[in-house]
Amino acid sequence: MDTVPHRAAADLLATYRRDCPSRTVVEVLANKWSLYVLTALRRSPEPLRFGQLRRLLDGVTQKMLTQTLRALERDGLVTRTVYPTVPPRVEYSLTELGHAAGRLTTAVADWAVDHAAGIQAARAAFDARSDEPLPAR
Amino acid sequence: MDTVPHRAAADLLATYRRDCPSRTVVEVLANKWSLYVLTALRRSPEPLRFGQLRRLLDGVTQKMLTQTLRALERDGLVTRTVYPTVPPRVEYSLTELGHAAGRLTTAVADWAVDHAAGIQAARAAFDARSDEPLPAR
DNA sequence: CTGTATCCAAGTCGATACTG
DNA sequence: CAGTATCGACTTGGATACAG
Repeated sequence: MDTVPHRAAADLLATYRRDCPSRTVVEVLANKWSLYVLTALRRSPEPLRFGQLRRLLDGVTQKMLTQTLRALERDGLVTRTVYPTVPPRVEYSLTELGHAAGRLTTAVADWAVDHAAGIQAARAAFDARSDEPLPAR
Repeated sequence: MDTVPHRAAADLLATYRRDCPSRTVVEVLANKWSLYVLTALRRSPEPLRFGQLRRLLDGVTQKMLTQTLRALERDGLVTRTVYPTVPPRVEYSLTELGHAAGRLTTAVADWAVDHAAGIQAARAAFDARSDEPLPAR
């Protein structure tokens, strides 16, 4: 028995296979709006309404937000609660699973903020190098 | 002075703004092939050649792999080393920054594997619900 | 307010052919 | 082997209009 948290080599390889079930999960998570929705919901102490999310996530369109929320709901990461009032009120919150996923996306978002400046510098340097491929000597 | 690792509320909101520099970082990371390339390189004890990556990442095309590697190299996450042999040999490895990013993507990939079954079940349940929206009573 | 339904532009991606 | 170039199918995403 192996109680060490190492993954078997075979499992590691299977991860990258086209038919590995995790692929479909990655395709939902590895998406800009999914990442931001999960992160925003996780940071919020209470559920967020559709309009709140739309205003919060600068640049998201109604269509993409709806699409993203549906996909997350379908995967059991987000709960959609409709209050039969008029006008309608719809709240989104994370399931337990979604909360765990949100922890990962929040880590990515935080990391991006922390290293944005350095990466922008690397980008500028790379682009400068490309413009002048033959340094004088 | 606040030494607590909490982010200021203003910073949190800025995260979602269209012009926040972190947006460009997220757009590179929140991508299926970026995630897999970083994860594969991080799991490998030694640099990987272009062809190794292509064979490992089932379904990636030459074009997408090149594109992804260039983007990661531009951002300073990946180092590209060309050996002037014939035939040419090109190796890719992670920079220190890329290694840190790879830790995050590996976490996502692992999480996806661990929860793929549950998410597939949630999906099936959701789809079944959609097919039969009016449960008999 | 919270969506759904279109239409259309722009980008993604894959297949193929070719180069150093 | 490791790319670059190109074309075309397909998908994504945005704008707009409209509905419950």
